[in-house]
Amino acid sequence: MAAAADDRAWCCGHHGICESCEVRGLAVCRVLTPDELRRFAAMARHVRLEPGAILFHEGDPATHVYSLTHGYLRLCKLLADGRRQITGFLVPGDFIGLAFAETYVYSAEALGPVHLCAFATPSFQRWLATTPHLEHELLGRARGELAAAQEQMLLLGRKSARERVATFLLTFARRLDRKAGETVPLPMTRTDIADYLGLTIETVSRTLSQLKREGIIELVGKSGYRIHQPDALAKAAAF
Amino acid sequence: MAAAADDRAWCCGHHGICESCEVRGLAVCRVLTPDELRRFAAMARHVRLEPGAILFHEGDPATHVYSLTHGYLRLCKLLADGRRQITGFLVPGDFIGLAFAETYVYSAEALGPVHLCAFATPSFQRWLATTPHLEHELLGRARGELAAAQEQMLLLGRKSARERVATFLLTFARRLDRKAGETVPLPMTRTDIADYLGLTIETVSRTLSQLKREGIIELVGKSGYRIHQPDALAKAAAF
DNA sequence: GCGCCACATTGACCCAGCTCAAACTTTGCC
DNA sequence: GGCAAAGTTTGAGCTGGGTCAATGTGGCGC
Repeated sequence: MAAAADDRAWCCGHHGICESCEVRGLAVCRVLTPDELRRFAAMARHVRLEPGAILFHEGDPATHVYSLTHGYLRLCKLLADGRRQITGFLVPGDFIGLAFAETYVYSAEALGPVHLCAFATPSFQRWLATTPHLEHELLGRARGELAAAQEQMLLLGRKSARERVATFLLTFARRLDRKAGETVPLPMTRTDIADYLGLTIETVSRTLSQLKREGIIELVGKSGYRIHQPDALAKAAAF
Repeated sequence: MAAAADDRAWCCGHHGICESCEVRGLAVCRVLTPDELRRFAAMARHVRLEPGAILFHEGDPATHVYSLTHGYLRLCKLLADGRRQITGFLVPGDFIGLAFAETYVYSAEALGPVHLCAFATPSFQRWLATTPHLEHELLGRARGELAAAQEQMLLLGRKSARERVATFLLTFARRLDRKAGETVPLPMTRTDIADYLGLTIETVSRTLSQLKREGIIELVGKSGYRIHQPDALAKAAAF
């Protein structure tokens, strides 16, 4: 694991107090009792990533699971010739470790500055075996991710380029709990969006321009947008 | 739920003995102790489906979870205009109930004659809360399904038609534990395969014909195939 | 064992989205 | 604040896989 191997990647101190955590009540640890949380925190190592840093590579032995406390990650799968599919974007509060056991099934890369709590797989597993309500929480999250994966398969298998982009804009805004008219951050590049939607960067760009021209959305710089006509966007998304 | 509402759909008797179950050691109940299994069996209702029968519809309240003991199911998502994405095929031993909570997120339809064990959601949830090793088993299965879903996203987002068909043939054979040269059943139609791979029926047919012409596979009637050149097929699949 | 019907195959043509290319815009660094 | 460098937009033409159409075929009921 690139970042964990580097001591400077470990955060020392001021993020070590769960009570003041940015994602308290959002992350998996929300189900722990104060006593459990204390012991849980003792097990965690705090990690920071620079923008673009790689947390782990697809195929590497899965030494850690993580809880994302700040920033955004992309999860990537690669084919031998370089074609890339992004299988998901992670937002603060998300848990990383539901989809793999022995080896990572995707790479995880920071979209900007990132903070995480890292747990060594063996001790996490041991802890999990004695904490059924945490396992229950993880199963609930796995359920949600599986349902989202089914939705993404529908998008990738059957939706047009316009429908894909519209679906993405709506879903991402909802994920970050932004209402219509509010600015939604877009921490990923057009290339990332393209690799997430199974399109090319040119098609994503053209489609965004089209939705803007129609007054359905507004682009805020290159890394943000506002939804002006949620109904029109939902119609374009073919939900 | 169409089938459960019909009394004749319930199987009476000779499949009610878990000890003689076709998928003993394959289904989720493999982790139960003999005593637990007895109480578990008392909770189960046995269901049979005719070919083509619908077990449940996308969007309906999720009244039951199931364990598939015989036959094959397809899981379908539909868009308003009729476009269909099959998000998975289920084989004996598979559990149905990992991806949804309140409402079904896909429809489940029988590809041929099907037998299942059905569990009412509330009593299953209650039982689950007192059986942590079953929850552990379910989390493990969810892990596997999530990893498979990521793989399918890569296929749908980035693979060519030939790569998709080759991947499907290899993966399905492996799933049924068939070695090269052995006949693999193909219980689904070309339309089902197309809707699973995000292609049209014509493209699936053309691609199968091409792989046959190249001597990589052999088609056994319309509902089976044999892999003659596993290496060539793996190469075509772009793994 | 014949005929029907659903499913599958094959062919000809077309178009949504890809590729290639060039211009534009933002961001960060000296 | 000026200038690269990286990322984005826009345009022009191409192509893989879709659409539409016709023919082939296996399985089942009578």
